[in-house]
Amino acid sequence: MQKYYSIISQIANIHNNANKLIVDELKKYDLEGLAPSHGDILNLLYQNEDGVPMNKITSSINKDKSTVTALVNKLEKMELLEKFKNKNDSRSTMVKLTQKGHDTKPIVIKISTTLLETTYKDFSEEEKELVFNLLQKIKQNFNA
Amino acid sequence: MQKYYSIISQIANIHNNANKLIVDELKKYDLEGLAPSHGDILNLLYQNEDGVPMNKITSSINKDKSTVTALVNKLEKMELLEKFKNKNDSRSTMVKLTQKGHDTKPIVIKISTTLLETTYKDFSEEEKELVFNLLQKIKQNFNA
DNA sequence: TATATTTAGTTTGACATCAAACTATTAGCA
DNA sequence: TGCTAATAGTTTGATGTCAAACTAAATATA
Repeated sequence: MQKYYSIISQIANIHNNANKLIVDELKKYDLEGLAPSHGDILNLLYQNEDGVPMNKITSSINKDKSTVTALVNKLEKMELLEKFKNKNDSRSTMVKLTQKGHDTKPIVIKISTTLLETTYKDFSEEEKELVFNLLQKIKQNFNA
Repeated sequence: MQKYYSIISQIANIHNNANKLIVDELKKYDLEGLAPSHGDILNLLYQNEDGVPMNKITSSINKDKSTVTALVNKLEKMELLEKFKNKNDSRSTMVKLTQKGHDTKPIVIKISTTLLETTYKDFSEEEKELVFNLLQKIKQNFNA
């Protein structure tokens, strides 16, 4: 029996707890019902004021395109974003924030900060770099 | 902007890829339709030949009890395990493997090995210990 | 240019998952 | 002993997620 065999269980646990933290914080700041993936989409849109095509969202948040359809539809129903047609390619649906969507920016940024602070509590810069680089190596091991 | 801010995204990515690997391998070895959580339940049952109560499964695999009901029912329908009543406490439902369930043991163990080998590819023992301990620290940061 | 292929999104169906409400049984306490 | 609280599971409803099938439009190829 190897000594460090439960690493995937550790990773699953951290992932789950991070997601719980995000959902709880979103609820606390009046964004009840949103999931981490919705936050990922909002984050992407903050950085692209002119709008982003659906397929860009799909590749950015690493979810199936049908999942993105559902996520975006929910954000649209909550009036945080709106869809519009791409003039140059009528296959393409674009997405951009509404004013209400923009207003979530400080909240989502704050949650990201809280998440990072929780993760790296009592970590030195050296330790942050170490764990980051070792995780990067693991990540690449799965894509080889 | 901090330097190692995308660590949660790394962790999510590794978790997702690990789960994909597990599901793909299960399918390859004729256990199509099973999810990682089903594997967790099987692993627990290999170590408890006389049976395990539902609530033990719930605490072991870290899922909601209603989720465990569904997972166990699926394994029961696939005839990999069977339920029986606890004589001493008629609230309690016990679960144990069938012969067919036992027969999955070498497969599931093999998949666990493959998963670990993939994760730790090109890792020294020191690196394994390092990343394991740093993840343990992160895990505890979320439970404080 | 006409047909085939690729690309963009949506729809549909299935499933793991959770939370809340519910039933049944046991344990605790006054 | 008898009521209250805790525990064990199930059911129900909602949701994120994926894969497969589908439509529509653009691109590539012959």
